Amino acid sequence: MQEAGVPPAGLRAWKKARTRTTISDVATGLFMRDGFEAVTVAQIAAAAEVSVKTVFNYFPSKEDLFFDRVDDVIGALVDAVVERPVGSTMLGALHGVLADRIVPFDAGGWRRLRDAEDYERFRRFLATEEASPALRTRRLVVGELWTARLAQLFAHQLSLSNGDPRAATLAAMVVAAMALRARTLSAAMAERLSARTVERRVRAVVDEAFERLAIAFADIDLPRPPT
Amino acid sequence: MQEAGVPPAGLRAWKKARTRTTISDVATGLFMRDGFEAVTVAQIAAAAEVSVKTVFNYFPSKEDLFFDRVDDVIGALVDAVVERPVGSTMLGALHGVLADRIVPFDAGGWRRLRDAEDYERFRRFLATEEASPALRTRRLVVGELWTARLAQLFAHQLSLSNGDPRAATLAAMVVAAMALRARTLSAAMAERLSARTVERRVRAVVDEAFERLAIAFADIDLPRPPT
DNA sequence: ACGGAATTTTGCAACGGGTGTAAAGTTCTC
DNA sequence: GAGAACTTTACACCCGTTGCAAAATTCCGT
Repeated sequence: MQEAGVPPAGLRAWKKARTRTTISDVATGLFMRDGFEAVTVAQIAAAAEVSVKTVFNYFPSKEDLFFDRVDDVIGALVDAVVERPVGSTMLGALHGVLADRIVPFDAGGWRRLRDAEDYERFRRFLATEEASPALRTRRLVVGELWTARLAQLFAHQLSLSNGDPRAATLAAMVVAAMALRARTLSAAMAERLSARTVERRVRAVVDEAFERLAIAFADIDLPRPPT
Repeated sequence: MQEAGVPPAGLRAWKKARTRTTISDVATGLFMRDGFEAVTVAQIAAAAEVSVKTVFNYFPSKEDLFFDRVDDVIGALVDAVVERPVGSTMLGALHGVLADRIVPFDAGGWRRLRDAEDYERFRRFLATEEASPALRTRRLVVGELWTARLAQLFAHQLSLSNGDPRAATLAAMVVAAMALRARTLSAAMAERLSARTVERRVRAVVDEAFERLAIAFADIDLPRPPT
């Protein structure tokens, strides 16, 4: 839910933004309650008091209604790499974020599980995703985008040419680790394990993957030198 | 194309098999000629002289018509691991297959590019795939299945429990390497580079990825001991 | 405040993938 | 040859998605 805010200067722009978030919120609510496939776009449109066509004006596909907020989450990872302190590696920076902070959140970023309500909300989100083939597939596509983004980032940070196989390989394997992490997290929360246990399991798999990556890429992912 | 064969004992079974391959062949032909999205299932059914419902009786989705033959290709990789000679590692066995043999083929297995015609046929296949979002997405799903299969294989070969994070991590990263390899291959053939150049580029990226994996997993992927 | 330009929303019709059902046709088994 | 078992088919329908053109709304210059 975004705050409403008053309609200042641009009424048009303000209405557009409001319509967009309304549709997204309504859709997410219905998805979490009834499941992704069980909700039709027509229902969403009706609940948002809007025509079906308008829904598709804002969101290219039904899946985008679900993943709307999750898309730019990679930004926090990129930031962690770019702003890593002197003496730490890129993989170390990623390792830190993914081991500590469990859940990506709306504003783009990662945080820990807060309380029981937070836990439950996120669990339902993951359960909805897991229950839907279409959404699981969509997550894979997002992974592809992230791979490309990270490959570019790594190439730049390592002063390599843009399609360098080393940067591409590193990116592919980091995303593979993240996907594995996501599966582990989803499975652990589906079992309703305690937040501490969930965090422990996620940390275990993240540690496993990133320690191996650190070894494999020790020759190119050097600690950031002092400025 | 499968050989026709005479209708021996089971007429029913024989007809089923023939209908299936007919539909698949007709569909693949149309896809390669006009593109995946441009062909409707109704057209395929008409061309195969069959009802639309029958197409869906044999193939759960339109995408399956394209990837029908590619599904069991992982079998050859599994075999390479299982039958690796004494003294070689699992990663070494996979490395060998993926670096030498370029293209997976119908019977399940991998081979080198043969001649110009072979090249062209495979290039068109990849181009068709690359041109279709639905098919690219489907390839990701296939990757997921392969990841699960390899994780199980690795766990078994290493005498680890079935969900061991090490086996899962290794599988995820091997599949990531294969996906990267596939992208490289597809790009190289789209440029119509010579077969030798294509092979060289594929080999370069495979070498890069598998050498790093060998380092990262040296502690668990030990050379097979003499019997 | 007014009128036209730009933009957004909408209804409508249509297409294509996919499914359920029940009838009709084919093959198998005895 | 008869009846069981299985396949194919036509038909009707649902849903996501798109194109089109009209209607509603906001913007902007005067």
